Amino acid sequence: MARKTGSHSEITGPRIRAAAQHLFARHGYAAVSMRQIAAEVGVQAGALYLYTPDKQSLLADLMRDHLEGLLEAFADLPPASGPEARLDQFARFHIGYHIDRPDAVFIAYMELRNLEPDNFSAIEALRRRYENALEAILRDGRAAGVFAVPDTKLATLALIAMLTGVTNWYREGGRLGRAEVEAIYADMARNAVGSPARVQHTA
Amino acid sequence: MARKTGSHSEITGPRIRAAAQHLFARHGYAAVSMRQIAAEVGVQAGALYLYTPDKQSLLADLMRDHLEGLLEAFADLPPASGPEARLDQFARFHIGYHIDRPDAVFIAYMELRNLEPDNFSAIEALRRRYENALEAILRDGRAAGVFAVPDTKLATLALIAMLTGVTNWYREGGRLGRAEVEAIYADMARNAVGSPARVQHTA
DNA sequence: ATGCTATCTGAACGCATGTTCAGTTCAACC
DNA sequence: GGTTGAACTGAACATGCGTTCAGATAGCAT
Repeated sequence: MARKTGSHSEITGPRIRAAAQHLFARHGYAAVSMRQIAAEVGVQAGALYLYTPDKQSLLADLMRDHLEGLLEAFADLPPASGPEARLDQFARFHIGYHIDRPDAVFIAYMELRNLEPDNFSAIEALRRRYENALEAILRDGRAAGVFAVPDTKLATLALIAMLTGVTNWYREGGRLGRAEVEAIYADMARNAVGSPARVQHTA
Repeated sequence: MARKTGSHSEITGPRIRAAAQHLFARHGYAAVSMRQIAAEVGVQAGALYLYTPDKQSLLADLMRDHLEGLLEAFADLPPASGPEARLDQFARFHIGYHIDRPDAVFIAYMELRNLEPDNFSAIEALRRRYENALEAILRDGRAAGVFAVPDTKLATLALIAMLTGVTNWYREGGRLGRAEVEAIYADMARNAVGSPARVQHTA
């Protein structure tokens, strides 16, 4: 058999990426075989090579797509004025975007070591662009005297680590709702970078 | 050949664990073969099985040793009085302990998915004990009115994620010294959980 | 009905894997 | 200096890996 009704490149391609993302996140890139991915899609292993040149590209493409999507969504945010509003917007956006994509996030942070050098550089550059966006906010806030951060680079990495950690525990329909989680993390981020006006939306 | 001068179980055993820790952290559990570990130790693959029943136990033992060492070192801290002092102590301890063991930390957080169910439960229980220690501090602080945290569980995980993130970037001899890094993170942690007295040791 | 072509199968390739074990080697003891 | 036994080798095992490719299949156009 081959080519069931309506079966197409446009169907199988995305299903392969989805299966790979799911399995890579669950078991790790190195622990997942092409045959397992193929089985999840309902296809033989050989068929995967019509959609990806090799396993490594499958991983690199997932990571690049995730980070490019992240940067694009961030760029599409409405402009906010003032470092405090911009930080609040960043924190809420980060939580909201990551909460919906735990698999992609996990892969993008954990499988870097399985990328070949060229792919690694490309992915790292994307991540750095995102980090730089936050660092710019912190620098502006420090210059304006509304944030007290001894080191903007350290604070950037600390905040991103704190916010991204939400994917380790948040589950849809759990004890805390999405909006609550966004608000609490945004407040913690605001408070962490310090000084003047202490904010407390949530009680 | 076999048994070079003074070569013993007491030498080879630790060297195997060290090699495994190093390689697992660098490439991931699933991507590292027993032959690679053996080669790093300077031994044939079969010899590893004099020191570990299998690859899985090698991983589980590394993770358990790390978490037990963490809990033990934490328990050995001098008693601190008051939630604010206890949080400061926790944050500085966490940074200090993790900064010296990036490989073990990375494995303990990343390779959970490669543990068989029994090992997973045991390791998870250890991690939870450590998290509970921090959460107790936050609860006491909230009760005393010195911390403002809407949800102590969320705040616990957020702080631990923020602090643990130090292992992703800190390198000995880098731009920032150990004491500086500890102080900055401790301040960020203190500020993140909020309200009354805003602390600012570092400038 | 016939041919075309995108889609997929199924077998094969060389190689690596975790693990076992009979046999070798050498420091230590009598 | 002969014996013992812990420490290790080296080959073998079944199995699985990523990848290739000739051939089968089936939807579409004619």
